[in-house]
Amino acid sequence: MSAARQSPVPAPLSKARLRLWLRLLKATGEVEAELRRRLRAEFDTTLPRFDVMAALARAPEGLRMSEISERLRVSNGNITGIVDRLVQEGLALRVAVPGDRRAMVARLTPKGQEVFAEQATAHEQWVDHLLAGLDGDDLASMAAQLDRLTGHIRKECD
Amino acid sequence: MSAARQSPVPAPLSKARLRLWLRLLKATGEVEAELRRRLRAEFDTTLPRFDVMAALARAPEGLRMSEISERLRVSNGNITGIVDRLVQEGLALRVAVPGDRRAMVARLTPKGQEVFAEQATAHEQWVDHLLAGLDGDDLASMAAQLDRLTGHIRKECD
DNA sequence: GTTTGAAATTTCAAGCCTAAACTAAAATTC
DNA sequence: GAATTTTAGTTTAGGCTTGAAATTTCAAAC
Repeated sequence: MSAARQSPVPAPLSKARLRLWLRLLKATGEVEAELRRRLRAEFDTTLPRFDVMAALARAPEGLRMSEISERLRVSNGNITGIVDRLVQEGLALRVAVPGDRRAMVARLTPKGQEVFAEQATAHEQWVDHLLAGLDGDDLASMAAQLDRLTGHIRKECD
Repeated sequence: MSAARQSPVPAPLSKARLRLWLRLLKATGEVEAELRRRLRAEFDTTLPRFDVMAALARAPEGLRMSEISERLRVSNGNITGIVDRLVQEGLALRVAVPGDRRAMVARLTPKGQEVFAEQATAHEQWVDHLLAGLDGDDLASMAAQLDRLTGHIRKECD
């Protein structure tokens, strides 16, 4: 009738990991939701569009469709649609690739560059304010932990 | 021409916060993507369906549509569709609420409970393995940091 | 009791997302 | 150089997501 354990403890770490995962999901989701809200409210755009424009902004020569989908880790067909809409709004262009008639390069228009520059500035500030609860030490230790996490996952999932 | 600063440094913290945000997004996204993959591969289901079933599993009496959408923080119309599909698969039921002819309660069927129990066990193990890169100290410090983060956000966004 | 306003849910339009099928154009192999 | 395979991209079907409109019912005020 004592409190002695009958079997090796099944690692409460497992429960702690699940709880941390839920917290991680919650925190990330809240920040992301707020960023989406503001992108919508301030610039009438979306996070996926912003992400594609961010990728294009770093590549003045433009990026092939497949390069965009690799960098953003989303499917190929997805990019087709998002670039369609950017083109339709005059923010991006599709350019044929000289040597390869299968390939297309997407590139920001001057208007697209201008619009993105504004959005990027605001975005950086928003993130700064939203994460203001974390000081320098937090940032450093969390960065290390997240690196451990992603490092482990890469092993876990081959 | 010296390296003297002309103005108060614009806080490199802001850049560090942006970089941390990207890391957070990446780590969370990778874990989430892997969980989705496995839910699909092992149980032919999706994360949203799993989340709804998890909410219902904690409420044997069932939950009103609006209660589900509040707990999961997704829109009302969204839940309609997900519950539709759960019902169609025989995992959940819609029950009329006696006192209020507007309201509906969703509840797991016995089959739904059974199916979910299996999924939940696997899910907990998956998370444990995916987060195995974090030890007890990591979990504790990260939990505290994430709480600071969400605490601050709640103030930031009213 | 009727009107008015609020609440619970569904429906709808639009966008995001994926996996799989499809098309067209290389690149390789024989 | 013709056949095969690979690669780039789009299309399609199905599901998730939201915000806004529409429905039905309830509650409150009158």
